[in-house]
Formats: sequence, structure tokens, C-alpha cells
Amino acid sequence: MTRWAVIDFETTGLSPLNGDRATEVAIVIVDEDAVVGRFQSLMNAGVAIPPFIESLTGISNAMVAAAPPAAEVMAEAARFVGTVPLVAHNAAFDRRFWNAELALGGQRATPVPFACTLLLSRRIYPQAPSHKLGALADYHRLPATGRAHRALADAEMAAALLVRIRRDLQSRYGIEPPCHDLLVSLQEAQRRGLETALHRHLQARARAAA
DNA sequence: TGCCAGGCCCTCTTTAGGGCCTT
Repeated sequence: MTRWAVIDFETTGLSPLNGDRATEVAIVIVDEDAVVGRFQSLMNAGVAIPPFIESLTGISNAMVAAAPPAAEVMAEAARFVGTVPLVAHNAAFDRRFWNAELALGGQRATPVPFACTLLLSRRIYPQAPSHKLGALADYHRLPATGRAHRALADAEMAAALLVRIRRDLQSRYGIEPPCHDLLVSLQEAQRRGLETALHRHLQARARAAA
């Protein structure tokens, strides 16, 4: 079984260190190439959403005021993810909010791998005109998932992108699912380049089979 | 009033700077 938890946060800004908080979280569980689970919730962190962010996401202060407390939502989200490896588009951003919101709720994040479709796409599709999530969806002609900058729509889109990446890794490089180790090792080996990581992976597999 | 983060990656680089990407 090859499961991934594709996560997306909507937030009040770019950094928890500036006091920014999450306003919505969505998680899509992908098993092989199929979506087998979904979690989505607005959350009330007790901070005001700037007008620009309200306009960007469509999430208003009134909407989060009626939402459950952030700590309660994060506890439920953590239970939903369990120990399944996480994936996000620009994972550094979502990982910061994942860890920060869990900590604010008095929880410790379970140490699981956190792969990044942005970094993978930059390596695998260097010819793409843009590596924004929506632009990559257009580039690959992925199905529409709903309003951009809403957590579930973006998580579904990132999940479709992950499936496409895995399929291309299989067709281009002969990497057969499951490929947890490959996706994570690729993320960790970005500085050395995709080809180098793939070659190392294939050589390791060959040595193990010998 | 103006600015605010962080990580990756490219290049006119590596003793650095700037663009991209996330909200």
C-alpha cells in the first residue's frame, strides 16, 4: 500500500513567526492513484484575516468566527493523517503551519516525511512556464477541482499533480510504485539534481537485488 | 510610512543576490 496525505493550509499570511495563523486546512489521502479520503475544515484561531487575504481566499472573518477552535481542528487533522507521509505544494510553507498550529494546540507533530510537489516539478518539468500549482494543473491539463485558494480544492489539485509525477517517474525512469523512498530521497537530494538521485536509487536497488 | 518569512535554485555565483512559490 502506498499512501500519501496531501495537505493544504489557508492562512492569514506567510509566516507563523509573524503571528500568522491558519484559517482552513484540507487533507486528501491518496492510495496509489486513487483518492480514498478527504478532510477539510475552517478553523478559528482568534486572529483577524487581512482584507487582502479575505479577497484572495474567499474566507471571511465571519466564516472563521463560526468555525471550531483551531486546536480542536488540528487534533482531528492529526488523527486523520496518523503516520501517513505528508505532501504539499511548496511544502516548506505548509510544514511550518502544520508544526506551528499543532504546537499552539499543545501537540507535537508526528515525525513523518514531508515531500514537496513544487521541488519535484521544478526538477521533472523544467520546461513548464510556471511552477505555481494552478499553472502546473493547466500545463498537465489536470481536472478542475474548484475555487483556487480554498484548501480542499488546492489539496485535490496537488494530489492530482502527485499522481501525475509518480506516473511520469514510472514511465520515464522505470520507477515502480510504491516509491515513498524515492520521492522523499529526491526531496532531500534536490541540490544534486533529479538524474543523480534517480541513478543512485537505481544503483541501490540493483545492489540490493544482487 | 514602509516593511514584514523561509527554502530552493539559478547565475553576470560560491566571500552574493535575486526570483520563485506559498497566504
